[in-house]
Amino acid sequence: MDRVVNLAKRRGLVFPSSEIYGGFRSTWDYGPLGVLLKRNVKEAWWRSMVQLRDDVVGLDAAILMAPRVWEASGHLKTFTDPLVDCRSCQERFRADQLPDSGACPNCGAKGSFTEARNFNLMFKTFVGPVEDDTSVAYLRPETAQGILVNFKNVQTTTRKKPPFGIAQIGKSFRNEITPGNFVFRTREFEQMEMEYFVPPEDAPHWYEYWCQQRFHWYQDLGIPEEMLRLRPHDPDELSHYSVATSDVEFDYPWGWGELEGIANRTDYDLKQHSEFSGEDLSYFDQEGDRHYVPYVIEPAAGADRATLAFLLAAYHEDEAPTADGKVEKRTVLRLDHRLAPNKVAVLPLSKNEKLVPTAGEVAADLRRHFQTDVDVAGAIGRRYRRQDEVGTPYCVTIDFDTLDDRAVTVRDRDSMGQDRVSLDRLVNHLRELLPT
RNA sequence: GCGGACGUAGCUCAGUUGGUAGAGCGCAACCUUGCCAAGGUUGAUGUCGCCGGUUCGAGUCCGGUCGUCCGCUCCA
Repeated sequence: MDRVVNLAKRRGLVFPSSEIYGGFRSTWDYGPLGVLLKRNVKEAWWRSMVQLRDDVVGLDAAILMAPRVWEASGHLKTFTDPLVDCRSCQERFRADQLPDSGACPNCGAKGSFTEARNFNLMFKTFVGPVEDDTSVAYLRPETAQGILVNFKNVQTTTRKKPPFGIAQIGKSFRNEITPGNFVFRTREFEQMEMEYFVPPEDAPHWYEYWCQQRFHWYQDLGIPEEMLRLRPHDPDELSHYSVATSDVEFDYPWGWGELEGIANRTDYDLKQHSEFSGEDLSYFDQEGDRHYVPYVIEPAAGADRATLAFLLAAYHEDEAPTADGKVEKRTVLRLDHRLAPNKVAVLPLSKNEKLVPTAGEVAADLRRHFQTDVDVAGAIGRRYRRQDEVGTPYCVTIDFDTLDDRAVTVRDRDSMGQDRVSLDRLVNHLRELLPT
């Protein structure tokens, strides 16, 4: 973990936010390489969930929503836990879980609790110039509600019939009491959520389907099976809206932790929104000649957590030969090619007045197709290692022969093998090596 | 929010009983080499996390604050 965090800082993947002011707790900024990596994670998700399916469409809903949404969804109530502190031992407890005797579960002292205080996990703000009770609004604690309140809009405009889904990627905010573990738990984070609307009787089937689908998505993008598990929630873990939830968990350095939750949210949300808004949110099933409120199966993933997991799984230290025949340690990110920040780096063999401009021309050509880096300074071996360290799958090396034969060396990150490829064929050659 | 540890160059760290900051790696330029961290020469970078106090003098002592990590508490 330390090495990955160190690499992230050193190579500009992730920086502490507001660093020149001493930082700001729980906030991180993605640097030049980090933003490419995270975008690739989100694009891979979108491709798998929206582009490649005819039963899912996309949405981008606002972060600020009518406050009544959060009353209807139950978040205003259940996101608020009354907590008390023990004056004797300073421990904190939920007020509704204290023993009747009034004794502190930790130190045994009696009657030493502070007044119960409410801790709301939703960020509150004010809309408009006046800060009063009527102008209170909340930053959304999940993107799901933006989808759920648009169920009717999307269904009628796309003419989709259940089973169908609405997918969204966007920021959510939770005032977590204890953030930590790098970007694993932060108060501002990005979710990749999809709400899949199904006939009630089919909900168990689709719940199982999405659990499997989502588990395999991480595998397909390079996380080894032994670092993943699917863990069903115990009944007392379930959230207020769910009858069944499973987490896709990753074996983080500090233990198993959540990547994504797949929940059967039943018809809870749509019914709540029907009741609070007065809109009928049922669906008319023409073939079955019946109205029903769809059940919702929700795979909800964290983009930051996924990015961290892919980084951790990709981090390797192996060995590479040196010029004098010895073997040295090398750091390499074995990222799936679809996730790698840069797809290709163009490297002139040396900082030569003919090689450097040629490298520039080749890079300009490649950039139209792939995210391309150029590095001209220093020994070629060192530049290969620098690219390995940030997971660039291929290096294109311009040497003195290139000037005559119009061919370049394509060097592979994982095998360190080399191919000679004509410049005319280079784009197509790389296209074959770099699937979307 | 509570308890503990920590915060010095981009990174990892050293800084002796308070006397105006160092190393390795990295980075930049040039030479050499010319396909896997090579060598040489030269060079840049720190208000020692921030604010305040004690002192003739603070990286070093004291207080506060911000941040990181660990353990609690919490995590729809």
